[in-house]
Amino acid sequence: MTCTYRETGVCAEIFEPIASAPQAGSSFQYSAVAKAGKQIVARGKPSDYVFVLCAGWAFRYIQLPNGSRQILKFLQPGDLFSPISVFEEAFHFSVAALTSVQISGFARSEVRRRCFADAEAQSAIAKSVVLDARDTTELLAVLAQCSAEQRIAYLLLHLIRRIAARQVIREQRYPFPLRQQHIADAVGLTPVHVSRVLGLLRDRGIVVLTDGVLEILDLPALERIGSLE
Amino acid sequence: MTCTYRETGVCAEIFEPIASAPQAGSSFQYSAVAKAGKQIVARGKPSDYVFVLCAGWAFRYIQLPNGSRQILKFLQPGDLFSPISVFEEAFHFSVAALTSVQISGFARSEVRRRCFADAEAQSAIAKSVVLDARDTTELLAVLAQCSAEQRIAYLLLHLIRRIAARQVIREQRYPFPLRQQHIADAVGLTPVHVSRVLGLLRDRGIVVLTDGVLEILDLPALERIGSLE
DNA sequence: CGGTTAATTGATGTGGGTCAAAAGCAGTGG
DNA sequence: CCACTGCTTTTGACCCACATCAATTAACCG
Repeated sequence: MTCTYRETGVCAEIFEPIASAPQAGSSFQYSAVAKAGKQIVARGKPSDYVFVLCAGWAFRYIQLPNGSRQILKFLQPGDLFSPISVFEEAFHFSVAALTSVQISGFARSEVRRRCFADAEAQSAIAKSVVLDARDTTELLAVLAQCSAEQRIAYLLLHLIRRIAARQVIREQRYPFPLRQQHIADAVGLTPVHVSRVLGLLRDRGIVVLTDGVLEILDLPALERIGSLE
Repeated sequence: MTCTYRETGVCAEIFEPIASAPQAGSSFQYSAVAKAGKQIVARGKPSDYVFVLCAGWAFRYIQLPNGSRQILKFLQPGDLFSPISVFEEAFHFSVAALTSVQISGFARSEVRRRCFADAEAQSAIAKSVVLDARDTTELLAVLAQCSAEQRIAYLLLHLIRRIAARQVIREQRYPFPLRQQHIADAVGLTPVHVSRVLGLLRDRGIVVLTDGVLEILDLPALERIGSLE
């Protein structure tokens, strides 16, 4: 049961060897699947494993006491649930499946051992921690300071870059499994308002989002709205 | 020129030995001061040093192209500017002095070497990376999902916990060098609205913020407003 | 063909922004 | 000792982006 994603960096590099080693079934490593919508890990729950998403989409989030949910990051195949979780015993976030997914778990102790022993693994993890922190920080700034339109544009740009990094895109059409509810939870808006904003972007001929595919008709315009530069 | 803060964990532990070693003046390590309001490091600028705040307050922030500024974290004596910066060549944030400050810089290569060689140093850095990520994540969720009052209460609670961790507090009066502008930039509001909200909290007998000291009159009430639990 | 979930659209409400004026309060310098 | 300047906070009047509530349509599915 090997992961079927293209190698896109850090995680694939580190974990492929373990995953393909003849250890399946041992306590070192295991695989699992989950249906769309299911929660996979719960905030605060201790775990001895570090997880990698092998197929499908998922997302990290935090459930607030007032009932709202903040999506922190959308996970694509090859992503660690969080690079940080290599260093902490309990998750500080929850993860749920966006599509149906396949995941692999690795004993944290083992990952840590490798990370300490092997300079290459260490720097790979470090790199992915850095990228993750950058993304979070940037998102924080955008959510706190930008308009609804800018936030949504930012999210779309961020996601298409990551999608394009792992599959060939034709005619600017991106596979895009998010519901408007997910976009809303990611950028701190209501689904109703997300619908309105996407409607405007569609009317202006910038992006069209229907039925699981996101089509970018005017990338420069989108970047003018949602880029930080 | 030793740092004069109380040891409050990670950073002090790791860096004190280097700082007090007879290396002063070498390219290993250096000290500097800055006046209140001055920018200390600029986003995107490469640097071979990792910085620790030794005295005073500072803050990490990102300047957005639209002119607004998002404060990411307030730094207190003993804090690394960012634990992440141990692993990246260029800052992904800016830092400015809030009060006048004293900082120390350590050659990143050296810190990294220690971090790779020494399990204790490694786990200390890891711990501080984890804490930093948790804070950022939580702040992100609060900013995206909570009301003005909640955001401000959250920030105050977060700060007083950290202040109390490094100095004795009498009668719930905390040294508090932030201007309302800083609060505004940290929680994504305008200074005008921050003033209104603080006014309300004052009228309700919950907190009083004047002239560099924050007095908490009704901690349970503040927690009811600004706690995530 | 009913039943459920997602997206759209309209009407209306409100939290927080914007603009502007005033007031408090250091410093600074004559 | 007082006027002058600059900075921060406060307060008021008004406005708008986004939320809320509610109804309609569209798509899917057993």
